[in-house]
Amino acid sequence: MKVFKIPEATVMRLSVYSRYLYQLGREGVETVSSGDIAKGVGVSSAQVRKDLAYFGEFGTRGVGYKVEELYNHIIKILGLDQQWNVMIVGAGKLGSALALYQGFAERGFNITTVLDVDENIIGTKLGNIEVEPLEVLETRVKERNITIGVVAVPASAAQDVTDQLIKAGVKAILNFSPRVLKVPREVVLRNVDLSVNLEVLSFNLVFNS
Amino acid sequence: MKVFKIPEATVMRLSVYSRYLYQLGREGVETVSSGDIAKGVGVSSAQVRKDLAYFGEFGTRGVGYKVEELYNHIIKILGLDQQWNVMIVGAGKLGSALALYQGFAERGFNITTVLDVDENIIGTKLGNIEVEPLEVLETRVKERNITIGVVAVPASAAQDVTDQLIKAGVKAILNFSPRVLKVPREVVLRNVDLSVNLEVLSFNLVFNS
DNA sequence: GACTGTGAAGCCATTCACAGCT
DNA sequence: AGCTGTGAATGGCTTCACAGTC
Repeated sequence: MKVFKIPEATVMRLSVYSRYLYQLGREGVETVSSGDIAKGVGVSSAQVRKDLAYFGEFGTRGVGYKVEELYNHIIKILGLDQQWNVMIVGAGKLGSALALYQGFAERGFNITTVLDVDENIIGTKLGNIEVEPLEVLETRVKERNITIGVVAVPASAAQDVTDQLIKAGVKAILNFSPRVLKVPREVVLRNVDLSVNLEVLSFNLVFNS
Repeated sequence: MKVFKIPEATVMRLSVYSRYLYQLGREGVETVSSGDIAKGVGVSSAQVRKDLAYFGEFGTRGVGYKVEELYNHIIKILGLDQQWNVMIVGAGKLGSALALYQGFAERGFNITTVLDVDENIIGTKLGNIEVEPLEVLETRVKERNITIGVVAVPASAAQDVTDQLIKAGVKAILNFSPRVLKVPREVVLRNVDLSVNLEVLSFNLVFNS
């Protein structure tokens, strides 16, 4: 039951703070001020404090924040104190890169399953995961308790795959296809459109000159 | 010389509109209203009109927009009416996926060069691009007239690679490493942090329940 | 009648500035 | 003295609503 609405930008920054705090922790730093964090990640110190204030009072006035303690708080806020089981649909270039990407496992995302329709890809191994046919989608979601589905298929197949994921019981979808997906309100959806990023660069190159 | 500041969100949406218009064009649709676009991409019709209004009056009252004409306008606004030469630094999982990704070439991004430091990767082929050693960075940027650099190396190497790219004359950087990069003001920088996206999902899964 | 273009209003996020604590 | 936590002020994006045009 959500009481306050948290800005999405705040959540994204928390994720960034957590990585910076992790790094500080490894360097043996014990205490950090909002100003230090701000400098490290490129935002204002007031922003850091406001972001944290949504979730409680974690610091000590006159001193700052204890690195490890704040890190643990943020990890908990982000839901990274638990494992999430993930299925990737689409084992093309992008899907397989995501499946092999180390960064996810480090943060508690457990990629358990990778599916594809292509006969030539099915049966091949990505790390220690064998690519399986799309037909097992529902079975695997259920038996492997998968909550997050990653859509890495061509635009034309994206909505169909999404519908299947939702029907199977997935609670959240990360969409890498350049297609606007329709999902029920209770399913969490995020879109990552790689082309958009390059195009914003291109725009700025032209516009700021 | 920029006169009005354009919201970044507007630029991102323009990129999305352009793909939707392209699709409409292929389906043979000739005219489209702001309401149609809005429905197709999941925003409000006023938003569509406001976004377009930053750049001129492209529509006809009572009628709407001509699909092809509007598409061409947006392509020009985004700077996609020209070719951009791109270098990818880092040919690991992510770097090679990006190098092989078809979506970029379709939009005028010409990936000319891929570099890495790993002896085992140098010399291998990604499509028809051969991975070259980091040492040729500056030479290639200059001789191939590269304006956009993609940073797909581990966090620890990211700032160093960035500095080299900028020194060589790159004008824009797309950063996939989870590290905040320092660049001079005149260099355009965008960050794509894949973990952040999964973590926002995770947050919402925990928070909305 | 339909739809664009746009000033005005509304809303949300960021920044400011300071009281309060250590 | 230093730094957090936070109400108030600011700034910026989105939505509203309607005049203008076809």
